[in-house]
Amino acid sequence: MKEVLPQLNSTFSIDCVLFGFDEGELKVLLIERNEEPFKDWWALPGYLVNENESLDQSAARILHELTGIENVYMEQFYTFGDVGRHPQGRIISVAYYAMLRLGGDKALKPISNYAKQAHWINVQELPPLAFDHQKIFDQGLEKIKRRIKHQPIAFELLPEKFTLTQLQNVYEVILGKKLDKRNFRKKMLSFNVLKDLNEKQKGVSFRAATLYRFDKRKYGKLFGKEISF
Amino acid sequence: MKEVLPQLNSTFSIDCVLFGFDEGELKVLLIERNEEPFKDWWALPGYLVNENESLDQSAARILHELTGIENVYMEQFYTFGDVGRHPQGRIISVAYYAMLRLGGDKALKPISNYAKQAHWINVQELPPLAFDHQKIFDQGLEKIKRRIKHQPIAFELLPEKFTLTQLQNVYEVILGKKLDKRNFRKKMLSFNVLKDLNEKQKGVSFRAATLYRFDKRKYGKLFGKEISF
DNA sequence: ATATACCGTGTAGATATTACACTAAGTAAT
DNA sequence: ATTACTTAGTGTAATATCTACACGGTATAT
Repeated sequence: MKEVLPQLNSTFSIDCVLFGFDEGELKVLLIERNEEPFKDWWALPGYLVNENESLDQSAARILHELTGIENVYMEQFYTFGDVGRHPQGRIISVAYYAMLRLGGDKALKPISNYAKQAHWINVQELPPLAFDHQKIFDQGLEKIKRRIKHQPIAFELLPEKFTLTQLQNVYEVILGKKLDKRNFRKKMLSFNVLKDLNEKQKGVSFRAATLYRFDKRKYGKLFGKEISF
Repeated sequence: MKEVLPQLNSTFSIDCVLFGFDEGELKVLLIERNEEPFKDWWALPGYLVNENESLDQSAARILHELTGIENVYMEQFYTFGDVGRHPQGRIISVAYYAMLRLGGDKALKPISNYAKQAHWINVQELPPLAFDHQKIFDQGLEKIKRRIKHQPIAFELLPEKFTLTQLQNVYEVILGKKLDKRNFRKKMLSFNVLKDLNEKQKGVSFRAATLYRFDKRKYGKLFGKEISF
C-alpha cells in the first residue's frame, strides 16, 4: 500500500549542479536521499528555500547542509516549474551550478540527515536520479559547455598549479571532443592569462611538464570574447 | 497614514520583458498598474503564477491578461529572489523575455483590470519602474545583446519583409554602436539565412532597397556559431 | 534639370584558424 | 650504461575571417 505524503507548503527550492574534475573524468556531486519521496535514490543536492534568505544565500546554505561544502560561488542557470515535477505539490526549483576544485582534503559530510551521503559521480555513469534531476543535470552540462567556450572557467576545476595537458583534458572532457595539442597551447597562451611558474610537475614517471597558474590580474582580457559584429 | 497591504500567499510570479522595434527605436512593453502597491506606476507585465500551470503557460497567460497579446514565444532568462523585492511578502519572480514584431494592427488591450493600460516605451526613455523592474529590464536587455550576437533573433523584431538597412539598424540599436555597412551585409548574407525576394521597398522618397525574408529552412546553419576550440 | 538621400558594391592588409609530425627529456627496467 | 617507454614541447604553410575604407547608381521631389 502506497504511503500518502503530506503536501508541502513552501513552494520553491534550490537544486545545485556541482562539477568537479578528477583523474581525467568530469564528475557531478550527488547525494543519496534519506527521506521520502525517492528515499535511497540519488539526487542533486537540493532543498526548500527559507522565507528570509535570498536565492543565492539559500543555495549556499543548502549545499552546505547536504554536503558539508562551503564557500563555493554558484550561479543560477534555469528555473524548473513544470506542474508534475514534485509528487508533494507544486514546487518550483531554481537550479544553480558551479565548478569546483576537487582536493583530496575536503571530505563530503552531510550535516542535515536529509542526505545519507554525498559523492562525486562520473557524469558518464550516472545512476537514475530523483524527480526531474536528470533534466536539470543535462541543462547544467549544456550550460558549462557553452560557458567554457567564452570564459576561462576551466581553471576552476583544476588545482592551483596545473599543466597545459591537464587543462586541455578538461576542455576535451567537457566538450566531448579531441583538440589539437599545438593549436590548443598556442591559443591558450595567446590569451595571456597563464603564468609560467618555472616549475615542473612532480611524481610522474615520464618527462615532467611545466606548471602554470591562472593569473587573475589578466583575466579581464578574456571577457567579451564572443562572435562580433 | 500608510495603508497596510495584506500578505500574499502565492509566492512566485512571472515578469515579462518584451522588446519591439519601431521607427528606428528599441521599445519595451510596460503596463500602468491599477492596484497597490505601486498603483499608477509603470511596470513590466507580471503577475502571480497559478498552482496548476507550468511557468511557460503562466507567462503566456499573464502576458495575455495584462496586455492582450497572444501567441508570443517567450523564454525564461533569470529568477529574481531577493528578500525585500516585494513589499507584500516573499515573492520570487521568474523573468521571461521575447522579441516581437510590432504591427500597427495589434492593439494593446489589457483584459485584467490589474493593468490600466499597456504601452510600448522607448528603452531610452523609461519612466521609474515598480518593484525591482528596472533591474529585471536591465538584465533582459543584456540578455538580448548577448543573444543577438549568436543567433539571428533580430529578424523577430522586423516585419516579414525587410531591407538590409533595417536589419542593420536593429543590430545597431541593440548593440549600441554603429556597424560598417559593407561588412555587415557581407557577413549577414554569408550566413545564408536571407532570401532575396526580388522585390523593392515601396513608398520611400529615395532609391528603394531590396526586400529580404528570413529563410527558416536555412536557420540551422547559424546555430552553434560561437568561439571555437 | 537639378538637388537630395539612400542603395549597393570591392579590395587589400591584418589577424585568426586549421592541419599536420617529429625531437627532447625524463623514468623504469634490465 | 643501454634501452624502451611515455609524455613534453615546438613551427609552418594554407586557408578563412575580419577590418577599414569611398564612390557611382538610382529613385524621388521640386
